[in-house]
Amino acid sequence: MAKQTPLKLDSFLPYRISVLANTISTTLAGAYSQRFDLRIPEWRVLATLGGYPDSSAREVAQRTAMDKVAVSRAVSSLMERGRVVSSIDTLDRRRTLLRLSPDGEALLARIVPLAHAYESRLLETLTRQERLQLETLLEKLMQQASMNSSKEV
Amino acid sequence: MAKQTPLKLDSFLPYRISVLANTISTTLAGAYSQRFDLRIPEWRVLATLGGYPDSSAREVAQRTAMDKVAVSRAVSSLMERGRVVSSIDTLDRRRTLLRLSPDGEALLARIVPLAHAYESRLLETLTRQERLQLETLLEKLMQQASMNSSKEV
DNA sequence: GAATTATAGTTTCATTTGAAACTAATTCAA
DNA sequence: TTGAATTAGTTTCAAATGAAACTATAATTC
Repeated sequence: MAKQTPLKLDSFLPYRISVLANTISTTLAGAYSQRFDLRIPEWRVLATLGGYPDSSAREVAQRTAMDKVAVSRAVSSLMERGRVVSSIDTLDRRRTLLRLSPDGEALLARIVPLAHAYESRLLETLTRQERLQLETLLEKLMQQASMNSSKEV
Repeated sequence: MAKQTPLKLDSFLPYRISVLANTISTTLAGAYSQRFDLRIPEWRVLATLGGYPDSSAREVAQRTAMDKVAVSRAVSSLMERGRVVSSIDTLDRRRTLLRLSPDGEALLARIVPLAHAYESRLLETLTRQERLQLETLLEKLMQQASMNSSKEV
């Protein structure tokens, strides 16, 4: 039997995307957690509540693709630090409505420009056209990935 | 002060790449670990040793962007299952040279086609041109990401 | 309207991961 | 040389993560 294509890891798409994502996440995590005492899950919750105040934990989970345990922990931590406040939904007393405190708002306001700046840095070597292509590609890949995530591989 | 752009997480590049990578990794991890009793770090080591027999752990770590602890653990696990064998480098007795056992080779031979098939599935909605674009974009992004990983963000 | 089922969210426990300390061998430098 | 610094790799300990069990409330169904 002839030897098959030996799978070069460097050119294997799942591997490449994973390394890229990891590099980016680690960079951001380092920056946020050092300076703002904020880990990635907390940052995601913070950003989400900035855009969608009075979301429930479940809604936050859906919007961020985090699981509910991760959200629960991130919310606890944010509340301990006074960055998020909660209230019980009177219409459904299982639900907890979450929103940023003034401190949380202030923190978000400090981070957002840094996040945008980092994103711009990542994109700065891309032409206008390449950015549009990236958009398309990410969308298509994401769609394929989530299609296949349910099936056997 | 006017309210700044509120950072939509869904369009924030680091977030999108992270979700994509996560979805892909989870899918693969599910498939490999179920069927072959092989987790992602082990899979990476396996694939690397397939291409580069008699690498040291450190070389594997470099090629896979894993840290040496992760490599050490993956190697132990692979050796326990008889998929990797090691020998001491006589020229530098700190180094351990790693290679696949026949079982390891056989396992790799079974997985490689599946890995390629999954990759093809991911790419199948892309045109030939888009695949080339993806190549370019991943390369540029990776370069920017690793540039910035050393600096403050 | 009582019993069952479903949902929101938390807690617990086991596994994974990462950082730092450690062991062993090698290289460098006085 | 021989002692200090470096490098390969492992172990240990603490933190992060995920799955499953659990609590509390709401919705459904008989």
